[in-house]
Amino acid sequence: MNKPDTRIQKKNQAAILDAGLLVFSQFGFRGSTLDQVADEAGLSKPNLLYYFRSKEAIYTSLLAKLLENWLEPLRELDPQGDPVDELFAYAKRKLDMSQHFPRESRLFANEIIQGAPRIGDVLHGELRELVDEIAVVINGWVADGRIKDVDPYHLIFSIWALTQHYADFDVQVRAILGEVDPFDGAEKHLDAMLRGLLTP
Amino acid sequence: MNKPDTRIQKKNQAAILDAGLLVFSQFGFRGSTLDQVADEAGLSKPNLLYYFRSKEAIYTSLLAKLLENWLEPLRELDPQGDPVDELFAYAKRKLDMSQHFPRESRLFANEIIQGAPRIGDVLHGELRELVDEIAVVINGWVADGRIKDVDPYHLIFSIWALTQHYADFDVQVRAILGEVDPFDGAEKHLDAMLRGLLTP
DNA sequence: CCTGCCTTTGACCAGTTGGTCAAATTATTG
DNA sequence: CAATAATTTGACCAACTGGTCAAAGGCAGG
Repeated sequence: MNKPDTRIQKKNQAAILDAGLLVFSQFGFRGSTLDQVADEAGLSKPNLLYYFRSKEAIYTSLLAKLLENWLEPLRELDPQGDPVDELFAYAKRKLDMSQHFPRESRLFANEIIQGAPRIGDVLHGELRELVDEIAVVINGWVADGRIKDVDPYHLIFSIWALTQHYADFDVQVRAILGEVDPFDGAEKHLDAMLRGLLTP
Repeated sequence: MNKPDTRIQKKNQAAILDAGLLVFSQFGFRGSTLDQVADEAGLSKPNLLYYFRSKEAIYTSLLAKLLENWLEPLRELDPQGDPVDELFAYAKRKLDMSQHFPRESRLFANEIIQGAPRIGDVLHGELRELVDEIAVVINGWVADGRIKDVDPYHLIFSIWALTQHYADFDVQVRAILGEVDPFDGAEKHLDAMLRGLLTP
């Protein structure tokens, strides 16, 4: 029977996770140091380790929290809804996440680029099953002639790619756009791409 | 007057750069160690540093070489050609690079995600200018009614996103596709997306 | 074989890393 | 307010980090 967290525990754990998100999302696990995280959190290093067993514990805690939110938008896709609307709504949800949670997106990107050593099983398990389910739905839409003939897997990949790009490659995007806000034009472009691809 | 590299120099420099590419593309600059690179290259650490001044020198040497090849496909786009063909050909070139040079793609992705500390000036300079030029061309095509009304910048972003995704998120893509080769379906899907978006 | 240069290495160094620990400080509670 | 529990810290450690250096080994041309 675990005692509930005290006010101070909640505050510090949140500060550590927030700092860890910032640091790990920028440098990856191996490129980040506990001192960086501690500084960012406004705590001493030993104090960090009072709340988390190890550097690894902070990181995996972040990853676990992230994966929940990461798969959720896909689960919300409604097989009963209008195909194009549903797929665009899903893309829009992902785009919003890139806009409002870019650090989470980059943390995920770092983990994947580095070979997903800690979440490989999730990719091969939960994620794959979920995508397989959605692929069945999309294939159904194709068979019914409600959308053009597309490969459901590559369709999903393209939605991921198009939306996450704005978070992960934020620096590059802004370097090219200058003062223009990337997310102003992104949604309209995304809508045009999906409608052009899907509308029969 | 620099003496030309000896056979042994060429061999070892190539081995170091190859090893560096592998290691840095996986762990990023800060997450990689000289020992890792040395092991991978089959050399001792002091021997590495006989050929390259520092860890940084290996990394920047890789980045410089990469940037050349990175911008080239965009330069090859022919303003006189058929708009849809030209844009798809460009996308195809990028997709081929993802297939055949995934480590280069991941090295670049790592650098960008981490805020592009070493190539920020290239992004704001050379890259931005080049993209601006192409944007003028694309806007011309739009004005002539040869392609649908699209934002040239987001069009280019989407080509980058769609193609690089297959290299950078390779692990995730393969986890979902299983035995299927990602690049089999990718080209067809990319073609469908661009034609759906661009064909008037 | 010998001379001079290129290459390789083992030993080493100072700074950083993740992590420990006992002691000190600060809440909380009876 | 006293006692107990929770929190914070400074000192410390062993392993690892990027990098140096003098000495040794190898290899060419004469």
